[in-house]
Amino acid sequence: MVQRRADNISAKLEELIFNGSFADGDRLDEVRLAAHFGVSRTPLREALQRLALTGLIELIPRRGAFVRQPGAADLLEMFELMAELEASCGRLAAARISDAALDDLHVANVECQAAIDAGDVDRYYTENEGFHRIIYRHSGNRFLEQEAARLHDRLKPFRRQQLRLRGRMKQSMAEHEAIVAALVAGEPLAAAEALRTHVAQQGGKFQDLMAAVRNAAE
Amino acid sequence: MVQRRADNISAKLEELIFNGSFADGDRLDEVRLAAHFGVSRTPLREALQRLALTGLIELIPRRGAFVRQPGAADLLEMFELMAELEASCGRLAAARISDAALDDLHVANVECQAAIDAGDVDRYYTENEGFHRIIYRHSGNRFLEQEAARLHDRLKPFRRQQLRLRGRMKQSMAEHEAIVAALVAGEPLAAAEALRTHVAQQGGKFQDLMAAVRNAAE
DNA sequence: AATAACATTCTTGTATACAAAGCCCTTGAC
DNA sequence: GTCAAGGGCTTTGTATACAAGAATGTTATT
Repeated sequence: MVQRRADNISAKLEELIFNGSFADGDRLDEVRLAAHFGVSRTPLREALQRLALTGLIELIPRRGAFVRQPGAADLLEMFELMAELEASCGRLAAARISDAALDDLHVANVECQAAIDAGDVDRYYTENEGFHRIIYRHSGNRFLEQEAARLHDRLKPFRRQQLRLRGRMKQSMAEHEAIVAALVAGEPLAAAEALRTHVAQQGGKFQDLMAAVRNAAE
Repeated sequence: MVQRRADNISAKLEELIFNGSFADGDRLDEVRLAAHFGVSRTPLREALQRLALTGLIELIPRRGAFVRQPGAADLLEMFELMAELEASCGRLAAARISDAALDDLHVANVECQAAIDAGDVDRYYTENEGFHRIIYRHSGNRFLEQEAARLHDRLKPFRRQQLRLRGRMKQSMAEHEAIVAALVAGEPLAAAEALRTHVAQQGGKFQDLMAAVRNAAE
């Protein structure tokens, strides 16, 4: 059942780029990478095409593929867009979310609190991600959900670093409570604002963000 | 200087799909298309990879590429997302737009009015697109600008049909005035709301939208 | 006559071969 | 000594060849 190697390759390459295995501007050698993955250049090139479209790499004709790590300005803009998308999710979800999903949010928050008590950053990160994905899902708009999830993934390494900052987990937790409260009340504006500020927190502090960039690059 | 045929091909294929040259579910035969464009399967496949990522076609392993024309529910969701993105653009632009750009918006509106007076739908469409792109640009967020422009392009054929509806151009025009007023006043909430309702108008009327779908498919 | 199994054919996925454009190093001229 | 031009070397872009899975049609059996 060996099929669609390009899928695996693009996923693995994406992971490598996210991990900071490549620095900004690094050229991706097709033959070297093909050898590394044990395939020919054909599926590898197809994978590169896809990564280029998501902006992870830049494909310069006759020159090659160059990785594009986001700089400070890029990250600020990406977090700002993330805040807008999540605000939209909240706005729409306020009118559309089901009681069952609200319960799920509550459960996710309890898990988050447990992770904080245990001082487990990774676990908090996972639960936090689940919390947000529930809201994306219940925006009732699959395109919005998809865009939000994609950007969320893209910002993953930087967000993770942010959580390690002193007191951030606890503050994040309090914001979660406010978000759920707005959704339970069914107030679109309040939900949008709560989510916007929650996400904006992560991209807002320039100094912290820069530290996260450096750490993510290792 | 013949290079990157995949670029041209994906652009042309995209145009063909937008034009409604293919029905939903049609399979894109690689060899036939390759022959049609006068290239081999290799660059054509790279083009297909890219179209698959934007959702225009679905790539089923070992089965082929199938065009995915948006259905009624898809269009409603896409217009809703468009409304959210434009609202975000307006919200951010309210604080960031320059006086020069506000002048440009005013000029665009004058042109729109001229197009209405002349009864020229195509011209109105072009000027209207310019109007919106100015706002995308002055959101001050290139990622948001890019997303908005991309979705705008995707919805182009459906939006165009909408303009032919009775009185829509005039109403659209009035909404433009309200948008500019909010931006001039520098009121983020008002600008966001004005843009949201303006765009939502286009996707809001289910019956009209369905007619647009049929017409766009020709 | 209907159905299932098999074979043929068609199509996709991958590898390899070839062509052309860019890069780098050498060499020559000033 | 420096700079420019030219050639080879590398690498990308494309075509073609090959392998394997899916679709289809045929035949045999019940």
